[in-house]
Amino acid sequence: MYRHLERRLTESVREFLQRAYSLDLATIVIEQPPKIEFGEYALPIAFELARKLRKAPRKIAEEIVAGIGSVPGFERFEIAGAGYINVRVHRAEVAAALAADQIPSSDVPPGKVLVEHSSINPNKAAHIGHLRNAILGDTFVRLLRFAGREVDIQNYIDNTGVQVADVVVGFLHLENKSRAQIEVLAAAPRFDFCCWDLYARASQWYTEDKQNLQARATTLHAIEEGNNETAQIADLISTAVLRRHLETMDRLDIEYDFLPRESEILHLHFWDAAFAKLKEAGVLTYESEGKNKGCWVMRRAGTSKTLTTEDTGGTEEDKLAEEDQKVIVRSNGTVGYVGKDIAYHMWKFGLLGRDFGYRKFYRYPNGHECWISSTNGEKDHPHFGDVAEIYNVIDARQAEAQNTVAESLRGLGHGEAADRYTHFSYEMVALTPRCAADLGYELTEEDKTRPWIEVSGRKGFGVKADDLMDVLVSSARKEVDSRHPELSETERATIATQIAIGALRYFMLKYTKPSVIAFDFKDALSFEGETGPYAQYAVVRATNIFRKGGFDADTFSASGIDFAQNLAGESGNEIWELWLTAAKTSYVVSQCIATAEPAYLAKHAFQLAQLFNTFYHRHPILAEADEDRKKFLLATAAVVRRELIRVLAAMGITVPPVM
RNA sequence: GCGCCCGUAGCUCAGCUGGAUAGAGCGGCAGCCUCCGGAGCUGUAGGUCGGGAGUUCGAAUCUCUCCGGGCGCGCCA
Repeated sequence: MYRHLERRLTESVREFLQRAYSLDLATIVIEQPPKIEFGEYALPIAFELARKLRKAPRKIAEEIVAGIGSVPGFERFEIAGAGYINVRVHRAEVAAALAADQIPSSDVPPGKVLVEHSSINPNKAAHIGHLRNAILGDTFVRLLRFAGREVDIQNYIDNTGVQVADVVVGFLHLENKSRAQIEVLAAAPRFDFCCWDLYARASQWYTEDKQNLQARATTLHAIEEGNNETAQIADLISTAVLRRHLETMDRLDIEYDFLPRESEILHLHFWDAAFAKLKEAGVLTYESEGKNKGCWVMRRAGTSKTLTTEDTGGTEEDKLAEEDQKVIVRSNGTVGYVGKDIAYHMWKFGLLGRDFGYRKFYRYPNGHECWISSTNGEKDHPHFGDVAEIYNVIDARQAEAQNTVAESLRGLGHGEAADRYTHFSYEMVALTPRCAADLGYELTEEDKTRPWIEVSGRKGFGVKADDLMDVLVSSARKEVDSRHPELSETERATIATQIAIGALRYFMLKYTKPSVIAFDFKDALSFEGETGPYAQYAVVRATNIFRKGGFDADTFSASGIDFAQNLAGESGNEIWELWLTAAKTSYVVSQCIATAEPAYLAKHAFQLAQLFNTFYHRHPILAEADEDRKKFLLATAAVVRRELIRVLAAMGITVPPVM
């Protein structure tokens, strides 16, 4: 609603500037006045035009206010200060539309969106860093769907890499396990936890004797080759760990549609198809001398073109400086990780000319089917890939590799695809030195002064996702037990889980992506202040009002309410602010999508909850003697409750019936 | 050395398409249950927006520079 009105305002202003001054501004800045009583929108445009028109800002503001005429939905335009134009909406109209849940239509861009997230190496348990990735990705998916987009969710599985090889080495060389024994272990609950420790041990073992690295090389080679005992054991392990990851993420209501695996990228020869096109387009060049002799290389993303055909008149050949080269194909003919990623992304955009085989892999309790790549798949399967836009939720450390992939698409002549390629970059989750020490990590004096300590899977050092959720659930459970002893065991367990997940998801979303999260149990376990449970509790309070008053919150009718009167004056301002904030949801969602930043949604949820709590405290609704006033207050609670539930749902947070 | 990110209250972070008095949570201090009210509410203290220069009517926000911290830069993935 808010977004809809803003757009209309923008158009009106633009149209007026065109008509009055023959000006066409690229962007018209619209902000919100510092106080609600000044209006809903503020235009600082007169300041911007002052120079251009050689007039005083206030004079321009006067001209705009006098000339813009009436705009539907808006009450009036006022001049404030040195030249601001404050704009007031028709509160009653907006409130009535909001109460009736009228959703203005908005145009949805065509085409499917592909969001890739999680992409955890299937060799050990998921940790808090993976949680941030998955929660960001899943929330972004929900945001896109909220905005009406069709979305495919993919989780890339590197099942043939060194990390899997390391665990295979652990089982075969350190534990001397047979395949049958590993099968038994893999079927046990939380097999991924046992891999977590084994991976750390294997990593340690390599450092004890360089000879041990030979085992890794042999194992990795066998895995890539396929069709042998080692490869089968690797597949057994990685598949079992993958299932565990899906279970872990399902605890958070995070699901996937398709799991493309590196083994199929290899065995279905995606690279060969990509290589041919890359050579043909001249994206890759062969180095016949120097450091990278015998390799196929491409320009490293972000390096400047020192010599281009344009600069030199179109005749001279590009020559890449060695430090600007990124090796894609090694001199032994094998392709590196970036090369495989290029092929995979060509497939995503439907530019490769090859497809995966597909088979069903995992059925969620709600019936949703998750597919996996396969060399020989099932006949009937959904269509994946060939999408209009992609978002890759990958941490900031891989920015350069991501840019290289995008640049390769550009080099292939698919600039449009490259433009619709978004590296959804976020910073890592580390531990506060205090937290690291509590986990048994020995801190050096230097460590103690650091803002954070990085987790290390290789050292087995970090906080596992399932462990964190267990701690959160039991902590929430303690609270629920003491507050609601009358509820059944099952009910209390469900509520505790909802609160725990709400707290976790909110915690991971409240930080903006470029901020490193220095994790500490104290912060993550907080259920007070700016947290998920705070927002959940606001909804529960609203629900309580309706329950105890004998009304149905979902079907509460606002007909007959005199919004104009109730929203007028000083007391009207305070409640109007709540309505206005509730009206902003779709506006915030579109901001989140445009900036690829879900944190704004978390802020919005908190702000709405906070305003509601203040309202709740100030207005004893059920005790209100004036029936019309009471109905208005109830309508306020109903609208805020509805919007808050929606916002939380977009963050993957559900609300318990009681708290 | 090159590239990217960060530096805002005691702590953790918002605010950055330039705009009206720089905000929130936590922590501190002082208060609030006539109940739809305590996973809550109110008040209060707390800031050279890392330093400097520039652009501008106007800079936390843009540019440059310096300082401090982090992360990348491999024929690893």
